[in-house]
Amino acid sequence: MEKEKIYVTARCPIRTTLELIGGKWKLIILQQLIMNSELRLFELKELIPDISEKMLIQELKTLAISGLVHRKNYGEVPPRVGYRITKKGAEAESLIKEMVKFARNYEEIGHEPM
Amino acid sequence: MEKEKIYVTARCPIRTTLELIGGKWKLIILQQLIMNSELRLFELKELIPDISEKMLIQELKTLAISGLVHRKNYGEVPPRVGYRITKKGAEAESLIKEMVKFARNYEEIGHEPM
DNA sequence: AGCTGTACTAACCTTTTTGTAAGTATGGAA
DNA sequence: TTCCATACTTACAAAAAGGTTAGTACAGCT
Repeated sequence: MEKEKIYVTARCPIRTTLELIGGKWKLIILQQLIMNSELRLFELKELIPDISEKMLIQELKTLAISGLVHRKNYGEVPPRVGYRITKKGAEAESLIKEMVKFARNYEEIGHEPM
Repeated sequence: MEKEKIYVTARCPIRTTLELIGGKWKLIILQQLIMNSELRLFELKELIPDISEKMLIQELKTLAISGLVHRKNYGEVPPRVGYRITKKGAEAESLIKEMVKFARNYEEIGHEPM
């Protein structure tokens, strides 16, 4: 899937986290799964109307491979698949809280330079 | 610089934060400035050897416009410019800490699914 | 036989992000 | 006069991310 690459700089935890939850959608998906115990694909689509189906599936797959999300296939027809947050994924909750805090604080204090 | 866009979904704090500090380099730059009181461009280049000069300057400019970083031009020749973290930028410290915590936790507990 | 609902794939394209390489400006030192 | 150091700019190219559209599979219902 990914070619062998050589990284010059040492593995840095910020980079690691960025790779796990970076991008436009992963944190939003994780947030929904943190708040909702189990969600099906179409439920996520409703909760995040802007996301394209491809992106949603693609990100869920990545998150599942990373172990942040658990995918349960009920083996029914029509297909039924449930997504849940894992323990590791649930660790993103405090991160999300900090991000929300950061945004609120940013908007609160105006735009004075210093 | 940016065309007028209409966003369908309501402003979400995760999105706001992502816009402020998202991308490959911004958090890394902020981290260095949090740790170092004042840094010149070439010092940042040494501390973050992987980054290209263009990216470094570009991201510093964006961060300065956002008010997360303060740029001080000493008006000397050869040019001397110092970069400092602002109050608003310093708020990223706890966010960075959470990211580090997230990465460490992720690596600690293995890759078991649930 | 054809339609339904759900989760997903695949091919293709556009936009955004990141990178490379070369050039600019400045006043003082050699 | 030429070179130096530093902080940029600019034009271009490559890579990554994101988006659109049209499929596939399947068992049951009609």
